[in-house]
Order: sequence, then C-alpha cells, then structure tokens
Amino acid sequence: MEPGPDEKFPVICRLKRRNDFKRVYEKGVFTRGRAFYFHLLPRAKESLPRIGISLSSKWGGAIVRNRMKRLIREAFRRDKEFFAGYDIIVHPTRRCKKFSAIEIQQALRDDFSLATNAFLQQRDDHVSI
RNA sequence: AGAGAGGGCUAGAGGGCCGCACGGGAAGGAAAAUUCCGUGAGGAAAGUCCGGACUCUAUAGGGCAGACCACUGAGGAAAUCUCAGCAGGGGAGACUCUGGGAAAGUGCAACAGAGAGUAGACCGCCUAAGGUGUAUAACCGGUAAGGGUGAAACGGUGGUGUAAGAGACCACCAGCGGUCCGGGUGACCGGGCCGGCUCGGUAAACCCUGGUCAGAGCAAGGUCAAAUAAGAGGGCGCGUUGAGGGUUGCCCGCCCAAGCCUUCGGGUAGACCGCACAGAUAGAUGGCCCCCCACGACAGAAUCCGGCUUAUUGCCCUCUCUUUGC
RNA sequence: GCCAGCGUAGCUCAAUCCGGCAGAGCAACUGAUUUGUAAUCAGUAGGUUGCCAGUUCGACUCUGGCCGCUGGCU
Repeated sequence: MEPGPDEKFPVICRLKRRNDFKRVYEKGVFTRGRAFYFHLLPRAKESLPRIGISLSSKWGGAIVRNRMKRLIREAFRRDKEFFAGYDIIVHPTRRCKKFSAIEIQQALRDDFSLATNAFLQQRDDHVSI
C-alpha cells in the first residue's frame, strides 16, 4: 500500500536536523520571489519534498510568526506533489503579512515555479560553461 | 443625561470535511504506515520586577564592607504579597497615594535676596539715654512691626509696653516636650496639668536603629554515545623562605598543594533523564464551508508554583458629583 | 529560555558618581576670502536628555514602571 496522492503526513516532509538546514544553505541555491525567498536543494525525482520555514523574531510577535508558519504549512500540505523532489527553506517577506490563506497558497505556487525555472536555467548555464 | 470612583465576571457558540502533537487500544515477529478513542495555550501564557521549590558548587571560625526591607494587627513557605485598620497628603465627593528615625552626627539648598540655620539689616521706623554735631535730624547707635527676594526668612491674632519696637510681658489659638487619666491587642485617639516660649526642609543624600541575606541558575545539572587525546608561545613554582587553589567581596586565621595560570591552535555539538493529568526540541491547536450574535481586542506554554506590573474586549453590581424634569 | 549592559543635537561622545543655566568636535546654514570650488576665518541655528509617574523648592542625574537596542550562556 503506497502513500498515494493524499493530503497527509507532513511529518517526514519537514527539515528537522541542524545538518539538513546546513546542507541546504551551503549546497542549495537562493532565489527571490515576489512574496517568498527560497533556498532550494534538489533530491531524487519523485521523492517527497521537505520544507523548513525561517522566521526571525524581528518579523513579528510569536502569534504572528506561528500563524505564518501554519499557513505556509497548510499550503504546502495541499500541494505536496507540486514541490516534489526538493528540499526547501522558505523565508517569508514582510509583504505576506496581510495575505489570507488562499493568497498565500497562490503566491507560494507562483514564486516556487519562478524559483525552479531560475534554478534549472542556472544549472543549464553551469553545464554549458 | 454627562463626568467619575471601587469591585466582579467573560475572553465567541454549534455543526460538517481535511490536517497536527501526545497517550491508550486493535491487527502485526518488530518498526513505519492504517484504524478507533481520549486529551491538547492565557487572563495576562508577556515584562523578568519580587519571592520560593528544585539542581550544582561550597560550607572550623572571627572581623570589616556590601545588598535588600521598614506604621499596626491577622493570613502566608516567603515576598516590592493579600485583607482589615492608623496617621499624614490629594480631591467638591465616591475614593486614592505614601509610610522607622531630622531632638545622635555630617552634608546640601543654584539664581534672587540684607540675611539660608543660634543667620541677618537694603528700603523703612526712632532720637528717650550717650558721643560727634551744621541742633532740622545727618552719622555712630537702637529696632525687626511693615515693604521687598525666595520653594522656604525662626509661631499667629489682639493687647500691655516703648523713642520706635520685640514672647520683653499677658490672653486665646496652633505646634513641641514631659507627666497623669480614660479607650484600643496595637499603630494611635480623647482629655487634664506643667514647662520653655517656637525648636525649619531633605534619609527614593551619607548615615543611625531594628531585621533578613553563600553564589549561580533547567542553556542548572546527570547518564550514555561520538570525537580530539598532538601540540606551540609566555608567566610563576618545585618539599616548608612553597607558585597556585578553596574558604561569599576584602582581611585575619584555617585547609589542600607539585604542578598551575594564560594566549593561540585542534575536535565534538547527538540521544535519554531533568519534564509535568497540555507539553515539544526547527518547537504541536490550523484551513475551508454553513449559521447566530456583541462582527471577535490584547495576545502563544518551554522546569514548576505564589504574587506584582503592563497591554486589552464585552458586560454586570455598588457608590459620588453636576445639570434638567416629575 | 536565563543573565547582563546601554539610550543626550543629523553623527561620535562629555556633563550623571556627589541633583542647581545641557556642552565639545564633525556635519548643516549665513557672511568674508577666491574668477569659481575646496581649505581657512567669523557667526547662526539645531534638544520633549527614549517615554510615563514619584521623591524634592528644583531631576539628564535619585526611585519605580514601560519602550527600543546590544551582548553573553547550549
């Protein structure tokens, strides 16, 4: 019985270890979107994506940060297939403070597709050089 | 109706789908996944301002220094805690704020002002006695009632008195000290008598009196695993003339003592316990829809309790003042 | 999470211990000098002393509470 394309278990889909974060920061690629910044590191194809969220205390109070993390996690849970094959660290910008859940989901999709395109282009450039 | 004072309660409710953390059960050799059930943020979780519990390092003793607290009674493990009271200040009032000692000593009070603490004479007032003398009143002189300065000027009012005045003297009042009586557990209150006639402010200045106090803090601390275990420079000392360490900050005294201190360089940063009838270690409470209402404010546990302070939604009760009407 | 420290002119800092007119340098502005600019000289302005209470006659200073910033401890 395979996990299937359901909307469950973001448990093993999270970056947990300090080493995991370190690897993404050091070996991954940094891209800027309109509402979110990403650190990306590709993994094996079709494997489950893993997400980490980075929010400093300067971003807001504990309530605001918790809410942001929950909304991002919810959007990620809904669209796990879309992010498949990557380790992702998300940095929300101040712009998404006012966003609702739907807006967050839309912005996350848009910015992520932009990021992957840029990433693939960068890699192709590297290969061509 | 408006303005205010005190106290209390509350912190969206119900339903559907999906999802998260922990615990328990089913099936399974075990783990993961699956499925069922239960539990799952606050009145301030916040600030870290007080006090503890707990843990480690210590602890023969003495002195000095330091920190904190301070009306009375009760509660409390304790507290910059709570309740009730007392005194003083603020307010028109409901009510509220503050709380040892200034008569043990030292210091401070800018500017202004004559004078800022046994001080003082700028303007003013006086010519009785004494001196100079131009014989008015100028000066020496006397005085501190009035003006003026200041936050504050050494009691207030009235009278006697006097050259003018002054607790110099008298009456009343305010205040101080002593003593006696009565009330109260007490802080204190009320009254009588006597005294000197007035003795200021500041202790959130030093200080005095009384009381309390070892230091650090769960990133405390403990167990396991892994890694380096290799060095280089500088300083002091090597058996009683002893470097260094411990003993609260300092001193005395005491104890240990052959290696110690410091700078650079190198390595690991995982798991479990601590840890909870919510409870993790990238850190759990969310999303969508229906519906009702006041249309949802401040805001998220990280060792745990008792308080304080600050932020903030809606409502209720009691009371005060002002205005208008009956 | 726990524990410390700091907020003064646009900037860097004094004055705070022990309360008594809030100052210096750079920067800014105006004038002089120069054909013009820089440098130089003379002058001017700029402050809720982070905020709010309290003690005091009087607070940058003392006391308490908030706000912001910085650092240390795994």
